[in-house]
Amino acid sequence: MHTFVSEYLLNNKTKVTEKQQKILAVALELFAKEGYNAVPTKAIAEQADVSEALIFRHFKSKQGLLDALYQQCGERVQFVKNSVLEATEPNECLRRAIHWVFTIDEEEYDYWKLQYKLKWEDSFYDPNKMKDVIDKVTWAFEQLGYEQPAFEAQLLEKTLDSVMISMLRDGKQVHIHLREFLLKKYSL
Amino acid sequence: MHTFVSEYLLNNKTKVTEKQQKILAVALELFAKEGYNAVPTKAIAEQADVSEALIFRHFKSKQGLLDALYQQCGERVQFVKNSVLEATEPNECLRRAIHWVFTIDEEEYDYWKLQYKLKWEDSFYDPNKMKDVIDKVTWAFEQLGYEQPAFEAQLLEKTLDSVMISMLRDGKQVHIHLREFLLKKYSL
Amino acid sequence: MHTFVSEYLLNNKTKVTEKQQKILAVALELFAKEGYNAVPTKAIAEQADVSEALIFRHFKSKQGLLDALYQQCGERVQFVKNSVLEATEPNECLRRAIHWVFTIDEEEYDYWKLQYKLKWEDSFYDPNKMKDVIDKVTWAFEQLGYEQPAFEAQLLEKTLDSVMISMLRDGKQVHIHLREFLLKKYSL
Amino acid sequence: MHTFVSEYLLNNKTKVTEKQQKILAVALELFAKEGYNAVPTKAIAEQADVSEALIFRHFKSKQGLLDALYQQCGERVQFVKNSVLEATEPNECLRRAIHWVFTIDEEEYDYWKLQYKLKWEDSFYDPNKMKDVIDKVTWAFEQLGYEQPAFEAQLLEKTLDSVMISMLRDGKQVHIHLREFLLKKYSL
DNA sequence: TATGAATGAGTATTCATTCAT
DNA sequence: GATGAATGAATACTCATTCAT
Repeated sequence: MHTFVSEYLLNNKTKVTEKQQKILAVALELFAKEGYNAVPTKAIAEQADVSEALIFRHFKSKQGLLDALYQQCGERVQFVKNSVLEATEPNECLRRAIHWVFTIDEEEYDYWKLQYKLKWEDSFYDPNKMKDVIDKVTWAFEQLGYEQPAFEAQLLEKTLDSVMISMLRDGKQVHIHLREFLLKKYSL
Repeated sequence: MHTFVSEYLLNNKTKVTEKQQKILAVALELFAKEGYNAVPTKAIAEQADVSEALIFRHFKSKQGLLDALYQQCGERVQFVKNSVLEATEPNECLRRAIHWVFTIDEEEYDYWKLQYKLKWEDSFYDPNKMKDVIDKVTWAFEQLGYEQPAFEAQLLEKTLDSVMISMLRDGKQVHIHLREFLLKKYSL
Repeated sequence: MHTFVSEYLLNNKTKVTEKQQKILAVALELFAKEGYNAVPTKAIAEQADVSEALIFRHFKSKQGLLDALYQQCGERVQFVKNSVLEATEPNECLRRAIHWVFTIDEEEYDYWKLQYKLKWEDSFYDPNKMKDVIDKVTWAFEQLGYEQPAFEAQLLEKTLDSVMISMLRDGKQVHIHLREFLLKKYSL
Repeated sequence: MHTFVSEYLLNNKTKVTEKQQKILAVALELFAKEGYNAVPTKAIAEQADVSEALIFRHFKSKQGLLDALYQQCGERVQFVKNSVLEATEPNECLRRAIHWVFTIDEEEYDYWKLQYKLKWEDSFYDPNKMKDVIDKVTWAFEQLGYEQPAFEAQLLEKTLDSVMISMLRDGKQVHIHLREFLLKKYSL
């Protein structure tokens, strides 16, 4: 399904060949696993079964490839954020905020791993990326009568972020039970 | 102070020269900022004002330099963990767990940045690193009559981890107020 | 006008499309400015607004493109040489030899630049290229009673060659006054 | 002897190793013969029997290697120019100007070939490079009562330049006889 | 005719590392 | 302990060229 989203977005601009897709897929996997700097373009080419030159033809540079990938990451983030932002009821808002972390398909983990790794690079880090979501969650806590809704929202966001990281590192199973605990904690 | 700790440990084995210290300091700074793979040994040598060869004389390889640094990181982690582990009273235990995140000197941030970045590398990641601390905090929650002490401990650890990451990325000031909120939340 | 000459010659063999002309024009400009080796076919294609493949369709190889250009250069040289060779009167012969350097249209300079640059490549250099002209000029000097007509001819040819180079490099204006001086020197 | 000059100048700044010299020598030869762009650094390394990396260690980049060579070319030019500039007597001045072209050692030809080839690159071309010499020669013609000394000087310089080019291309022998002719022409 | 996709062989340059001194 | 010289193995990227359409 997520493939559909990316393809759709890319198709608006240029035709996307099969090999181009393959390069993106392999690069995502390798960047997520080993890190951008640790992956030679040659390795990507080999694993994608294309010539190294093709990477540069399609993405201009190795950085260009990363950027393309990062853009796709952005689509996923937006998708998740929208779910929370579109909630009309405070409890539903919190529920959605908590849920998404646990519902992400393990097939999509590479996208999120890359995203989280890239957070440490200044050029990709945006401290206000989640501001709209935090604002929305603050509103939810406010509606529900919490004393310090802004802090509650901040804390929830950080907690979920950390849970997300753990799940990406240790696998979904290990932390899935935290969902019930969290929901109960916030009486959802 | 932390410099003293490292020197002490290293002194057990070999005499630590000034240049060796300089290499470690520069490498820490660069690895923390740019990432291990993005920093050439040449850059370290230049900034430390030593010959490139000296790095290899002292640390065998670039990896050896990272290992030495990682060991120093470990000392810091142990220092922090001990503070929690040695608490004899449950409230004190939680208080210490929460406090440490906010009391780390900004001068030490590079050590922690490196640590957190390295968490994404399989060869450095140890899912059970904080097990003893989590166990202790579980005990504290248990003593205090929390219903699901293990989950509470897990959650607190993750929350604090995430706060730590935010502070490393955005600076101490931005998140310092969360401390009071957390302490109040846990009635400390 | 010169365009007409080339077109005529090429037309004998194949139909010359507009794009083919564009490729030649752009290649000439770039080769003249940057040198054959410094110009990628991609740059030619882009500036000529055609696909890279088209260059190879029309000219077989990059070298083929250069050859085509060099042939056009040859036409220009022949045109100039003929003017001298066809002179029937010694003074007229010398006058024509001197004149041509100063009458070349600046629009044609790229052809001559390429020519002169290529002189340094062994595969294009022909030491006897101007032999017939030098012989004719030798004849002219002989007729006019010069003591060492062969040397005079050689010298004049070299002098004019050098003036040509200077004009190609510094522009026509800077050296145009040398014409009168030369004509006077040879009492023409 | 010229080697001595270069070594002397370079020694003032840094120690010049044997391999560094070898690289310069081979690069000069290849650049002069094939042209800068046509010579891969790998070819230089192989022929100089050093690792490719060493070229970059010593000269930063391929361009840096060319620059170093061009500087050495400059030394030679200065040497020649000085001979003319230091003449105190007009006839001697002209004699020296004419002589130098014919006295250059064929071993040095590569330096001059490179120089002349580089004249076609905008970044190396300086239209006023010979201004001081032309001024001096103008003075000489003036002293000798020539009517248009500035033009005479310009023309002589261009003629000699062209003779130089011919000698570089066809060999010394072919044009050596022009010396006597020129000397006689100017009654020297 | 004309092009976009694709590639093998380069191409300058970098990098971690070794060695003689 | 410390360094400058030197290098083999990458490394990102380019280039001329081919091919299917």
